[in-house]
Amino acid sequence: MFSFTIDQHSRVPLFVQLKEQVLILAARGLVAADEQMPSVRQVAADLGINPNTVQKAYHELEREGLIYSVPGRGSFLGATDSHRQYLESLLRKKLLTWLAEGARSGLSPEAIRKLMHEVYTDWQKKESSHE
Amino acid sequence: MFSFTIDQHSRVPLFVQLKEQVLILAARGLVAADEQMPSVRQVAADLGINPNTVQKAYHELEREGLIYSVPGRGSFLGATDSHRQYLESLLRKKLLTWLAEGARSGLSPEAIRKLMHEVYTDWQKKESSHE
Amino acid sequence: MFSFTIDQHSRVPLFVQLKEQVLILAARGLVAADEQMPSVRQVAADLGINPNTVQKAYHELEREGLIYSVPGRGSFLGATDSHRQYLESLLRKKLLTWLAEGARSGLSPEAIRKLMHEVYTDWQKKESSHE
Amino acid sequence: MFSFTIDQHSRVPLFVQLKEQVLILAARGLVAADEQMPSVRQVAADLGINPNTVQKAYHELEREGLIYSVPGRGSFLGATDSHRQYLESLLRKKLLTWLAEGARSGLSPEAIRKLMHEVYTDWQKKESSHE
DNA sequence: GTGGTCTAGACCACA
DNA sequence: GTGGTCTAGACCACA
Repeated sequence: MFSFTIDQHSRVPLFVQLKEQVLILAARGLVAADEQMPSVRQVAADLGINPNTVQKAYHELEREGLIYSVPGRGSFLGATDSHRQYLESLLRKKLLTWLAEGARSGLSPEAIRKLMHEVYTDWQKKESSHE
Repeated sequence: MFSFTIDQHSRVPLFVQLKEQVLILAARGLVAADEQMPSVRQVAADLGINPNTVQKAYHELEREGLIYSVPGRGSFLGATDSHRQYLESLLRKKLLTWLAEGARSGLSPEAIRKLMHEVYTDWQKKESSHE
Repeated sequence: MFSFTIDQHSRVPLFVQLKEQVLILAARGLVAADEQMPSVRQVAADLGINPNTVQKAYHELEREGLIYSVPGRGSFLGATDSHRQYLESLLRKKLLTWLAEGARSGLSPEAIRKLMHEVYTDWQKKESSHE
Repeated sequence: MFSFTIDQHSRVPLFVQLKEQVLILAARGLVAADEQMPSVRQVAADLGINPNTVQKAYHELEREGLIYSVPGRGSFLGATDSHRQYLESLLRKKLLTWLAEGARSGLSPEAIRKLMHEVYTDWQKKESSHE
């Protein structure tokens, strides 16, 4: 089942938030491949946002091969594997950007490794205590 | 000595690029605390951009306590320690955002750790070969 | 409802006047939290000033956490409590500056207290007669 | 004796800082009426600032009747009583501005009185403990 | 010379 | 429609 939530206060564009939601639901296996997605109008009405915004998200997802639409019937989720791969490639790219920024800041690879380790450990501890 | 370079084609706003340059030069210790910065007009002329854009960058840096400017006298670099701390705190925050995104994507902490390790190793190899 | 008035002849920068107006309207409870603010263009048109000037005011208010703006959607008032606190802390700070100046001028704490009392009484009398 | 100190980091214009110093030294009785003031060049050299800045301060003080200059001989301090009065009138004016701001912020006269009392008490306690 | 304010106006992404 | 970025250029106080 698709249930989207968006954060109206966030600076992240609504259409990006929507795309991310689809991606994540699929990657987590919470929705199955070929499952029908809610219509643009449906989503827009549910979230109280502009249909154009939803359409933009769907369009981009389709262009990226993550969903497909059948004229007259609606939009359907693509293979969920592709979502997982797509998300992972996004994550990789973002981490690479982060590494480059660390290096530009004058940190040595070793210092960066240490920083990563430290932040991860702190985060992981917090995460596990949440559960 | 200050020497700024910007990428006019980048999607990163010019004023953000400028801020980053100041931050990095200071964090790397390439400029000293209380050193006078080139004037708004000077930087604008050197880079062929509008003085307002430079002023915006300087203004934000000042607000963040990283430089200080005295009307009629010029702008001066703040304590370089604060720059290093500021940059590191930015890096930490960005990495935390990345970790959260990984978790939202359905990756387990362990999978995230693996991904980090993998991306880092690849990057590090490439970095060392560059030199 | 927001209705701004500015004094073009005042030495106080327009953007500072605007910031103060928002702050005061909010602190007085004349506008509610999360209420949408008039757009940058709207305010600029109403007051006959440049949109950039309005944007500068909004920008600073946002930085100070008193309003928030979402690109493409508009600007919204933050929690009105924070405005009241912010204004009061500003008033406190200014009064402290005044006290320090009085002391630097060679007045004893007692002389300062007397001066405050005197000025306040005169002012208060005038105020009440206005109504 | 005149010994000026200025804060190069302050946003208060240097010439205003200078004027304030003269005023305060005189009001406190640390310099006597008709005492000769150090020359513009002297002050500028001592403080490492531009002579124009010192001249501007002296000019304004003279215009306001607080010092007088004898062509060919130099500048001299005016009656110290006038300095005390001038300073006090400045303080009054500033406090009135503060009161007006408090009122504009929506505080009742009573609330303002309370705020004054509170800030004063805190300040006074701190002051007396300093000694 | 320096930074600070403001105008007029263009172009962008987003809703 | 909205805010965000940027340019070109004027005028100010201050040093």
